[in-house]
Amino acid sequence: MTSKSPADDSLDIDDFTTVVETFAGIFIRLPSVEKLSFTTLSVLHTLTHDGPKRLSELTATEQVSQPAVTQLVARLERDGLVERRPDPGDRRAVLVRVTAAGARIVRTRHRDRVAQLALLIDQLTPEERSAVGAALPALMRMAALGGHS
Amino acid sequence: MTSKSPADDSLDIDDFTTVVETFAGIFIRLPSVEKLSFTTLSVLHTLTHDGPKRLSELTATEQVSQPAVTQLVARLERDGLVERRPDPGDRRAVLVRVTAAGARIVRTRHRDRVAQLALLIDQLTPEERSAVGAALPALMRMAALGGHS
DNA sequence: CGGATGTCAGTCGGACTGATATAA
DNA sequence: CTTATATCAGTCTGACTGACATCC
Repeated sequence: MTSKSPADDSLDIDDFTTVVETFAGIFIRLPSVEKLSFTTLSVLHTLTHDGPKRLSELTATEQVSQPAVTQLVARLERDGLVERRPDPGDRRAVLVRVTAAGARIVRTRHRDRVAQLALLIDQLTPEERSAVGAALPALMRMAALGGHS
Repeated sequence: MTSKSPADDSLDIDDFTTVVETFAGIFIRLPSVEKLSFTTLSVLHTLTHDGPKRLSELTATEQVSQPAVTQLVARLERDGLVERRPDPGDRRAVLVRVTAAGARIVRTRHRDRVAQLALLIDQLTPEERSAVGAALPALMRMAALGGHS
């Protein structure tokens, strides 16, 4: 029925996907103290990890319309979480970058998630922990392959 | 600085968290053909995996207000994705359950995610794949520990 | 001029707070 | 009477489409 990949005997992709879905759900349910919308937080995250970007690039990566990005960035700028600068090489474009305050929010949320996952990892056996540790380099490579798409 | 867990030598929780964040981001950026809001999809997912629930339970798990859940479920019912039934044991309450159409949407989205992750997994070496496969039971147990919280 | 980038204007879905009805 | 569950009413944030100015 579901035997379509040569990796079936070593890795059940369906189960793996379910695991990631569950973890993502746990992250989403973490209450964010700052009352920032989901898309807003995603933009801050993207800018923190990928560096400064044009509005049009954000439109592509965040799956929202151009006017929505304009509004969203205006809000972030008003709150001091990002800066807007003209692109020296293209006077149509605007480069958006996170400020220290914006980066701090991303960092805080990351720390909350680390704490949440640490709670779960602490309940694993040493063997389970080392199994996850052994898989981590492969997982990081997967993330790198899919992240900058 | 960051040495606080006995698992530090076998598993870097910070890196692990970053990986999960990246995967979650990939999932979120997958375009959903149906124009359903993020919260709406989350409710369908929850009902599919946890079975029928009261509105008040959804209020707790989905981090939205009671009136918002009422509206959201009314929309889902109008679109034929959930059913509302009176709770036989408590005449104040309403039990919400997914319909076949609702379950199909959740299943389709899951399949899209499986396909997306399969693309990444196919680029791993056999050794990396088996490392992830070896960690999967532990990851599933973590998900089970955190999922029904 | 045609294509890309960003903004302005108007509209609307979907969330919130506060108040209300019904049943435990 | 108090608490839990759900809904109604009104408001507001944040998204969209369409039109537009500016620069490559």
